Amino acid sequence: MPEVVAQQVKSDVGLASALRSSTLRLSRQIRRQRVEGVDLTANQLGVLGALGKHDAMTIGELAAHEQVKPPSMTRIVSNMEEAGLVARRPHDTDKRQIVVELTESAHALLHANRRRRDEWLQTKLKKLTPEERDILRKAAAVLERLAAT
Amino acid sequence: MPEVVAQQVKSDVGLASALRSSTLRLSRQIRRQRVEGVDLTANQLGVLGALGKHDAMTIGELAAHEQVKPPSMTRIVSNMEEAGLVARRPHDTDKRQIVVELTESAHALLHANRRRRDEWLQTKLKKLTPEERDILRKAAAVLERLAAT
DNA sequence: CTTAGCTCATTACCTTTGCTAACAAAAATA
DNA sequence: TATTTTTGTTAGCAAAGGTAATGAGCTAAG
Repeated sequence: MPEVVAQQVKSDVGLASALRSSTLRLSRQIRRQRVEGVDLTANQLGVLGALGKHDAMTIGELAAHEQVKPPSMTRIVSNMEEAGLVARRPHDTDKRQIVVELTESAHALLHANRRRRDEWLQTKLKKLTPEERDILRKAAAVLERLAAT
Repeated sequence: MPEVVAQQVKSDVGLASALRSSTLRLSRQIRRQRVEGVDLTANQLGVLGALGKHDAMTIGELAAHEQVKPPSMTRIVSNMEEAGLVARRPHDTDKRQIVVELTESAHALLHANRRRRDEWLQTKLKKLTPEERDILRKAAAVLERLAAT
């Protein structure tokens, strides 16, 4: 480890900077790992992820979540529907709205993606020392709390 | 912290999963923080970041780095040149190649962006306990090493 | 209760952006 | 020196997002 980093990290401003840099770098690499043969656009991936968390969302909610205008989301969902990734369903009480849900194969894809990323990360973790892994074990919980607030 | 997480993190597979989730989540939030009034496409941001690290790159190098075909990079660079973000310059020895560099204002923009993200992260860090910050201090170095390999 | 206004998704059209193919200039190689 | 390869650009095409306009359904004022 370069001395410069060790020194910077002592101050809080240095901690923020070091954490920003290392987190962004690692996340870029994690993001790069995904199942082959399936090429989705960034927005399709975003929709998949959002539905993975929230189960069922309307077109408008998805558009807001993905920072995209409603007409664009209409087309994104249509494409994903043709690809068998999502299904449209009428809203229970409001007939204007359309509820979008993941299909079984989309759930499987999400799961496979996560699995692949985890496997990749595990092989990298094996190269660290037990002490380093221990530090990351504690840090994961803190990072989770940091991202949650 | 939920017990489930604490338990999972004990195993290495759980560590990878927890680290993936928390890192991706935090990085998404960091990425969201940027200077207002300047809206750049994802590729423009990528070029800016790449040039921020490597100082001077050819069109071909940039295309490879951003996972884009050379003709696309030609246009991206042309647009950024018009926007005053980059400058073209002939290669020293190979007259086929074009070297792209950041302008002063692009450097300033990159700096402002980093600064803004750091400030945002610092305010979040302040809400943690000193012990948690200490964990992150150690973890930053390990994450850096993890991303470097 | 009914009409006016609002919300949500969609359609039509335009612009942007990336890709492939074709090309010109320069370098490498035979 | 002649041929092949590499590098960037131009031209034309397809995909994807945005705005404006439309239609169906909800909501609230009269």
